[in-house]
Amino acid sequence: MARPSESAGKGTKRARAPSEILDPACFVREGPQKRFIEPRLLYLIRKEPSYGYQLMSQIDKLPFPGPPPDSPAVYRMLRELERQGLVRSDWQPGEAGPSKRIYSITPQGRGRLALWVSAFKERVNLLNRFIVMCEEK
Amino acid sequence: MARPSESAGKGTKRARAPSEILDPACFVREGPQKRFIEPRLLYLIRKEPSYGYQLMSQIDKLPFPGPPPDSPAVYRMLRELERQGLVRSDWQPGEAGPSKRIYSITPQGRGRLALWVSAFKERVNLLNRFIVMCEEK
DNA sequence: CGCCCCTATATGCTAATAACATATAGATGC
DNA sequence: GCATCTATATGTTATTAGCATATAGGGGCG
Repeated sequence: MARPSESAGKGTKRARAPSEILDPACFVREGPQKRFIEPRLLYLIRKEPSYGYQLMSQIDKLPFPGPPPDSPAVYRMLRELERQGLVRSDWQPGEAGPSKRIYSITPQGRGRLALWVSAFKERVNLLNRFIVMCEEK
Repeated sequence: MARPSESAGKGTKRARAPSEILDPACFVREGPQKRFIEPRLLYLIRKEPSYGYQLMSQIDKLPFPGPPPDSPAVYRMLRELERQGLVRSDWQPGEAGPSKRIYSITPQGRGRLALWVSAFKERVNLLNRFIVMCEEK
């Protein structure tokens, strides 16, 4: 059952402490990343306040691995970002058409994006090391 | 409903052709990547034939983003790789303890790993571009 | 022996995520 | 009226992630 531990001090019952990975208090966590919609939205909103419908097309044009996210995911993430205080929103009546909910970034949002960026740098480092290992020999 | 298409020639009913993303015929696809267990196992098995229990600890030591995969995921992926003809397996009776199923790589497996490596290079490129954009200004 | 631990492989199950479908609504063109 | 575009949002299903458990050979030890 136990993982073939190199140095397993005292193989208790588990392979690893349950879910530090999914710890909701750990922002910019490892493991599944919700398609990295959070950092992309934070980047776009920091650059310039925007709203869901527009962010949808803006996010499509960003350089980023993987398929572009669907609109429900974008809208839900925007509400989640606001709930966390990373962005704020204000309704702006539409000149022609329905009202827009304009999002702008908060200081906390800037801080979170900085965390993401350093996490990405680490990812790139690790990936590069793996690539090199695959190519040598 | 439609995505705010820049150049939408003729906005039909969908945001995007349904699931080229999850197309099971598309190896090294975009979208969820099953924790990239496949390329890591292919790399390790190519380096030297090995078996599940040992691969578990070997995979932990590889440079790679994210948490190390759990053993059920490793065993399942090994059987899947064999089913796809990317590796082959032979039982080796254990000198002391249970028998091991030894995996070795096939030419197809080497080819698949090469695909992964070029996909990773592209990922790194995109991530680097995103990082730079976040840092300028 | 009976029990625990390590090696070794494998299946089962639940929670979280991804992907897609649908709902609502203001405005414009025909 | 009806289709279409803008705009936001909820609902539902399929897939993935993470963890628990099952099975089994062998060694050490009281």
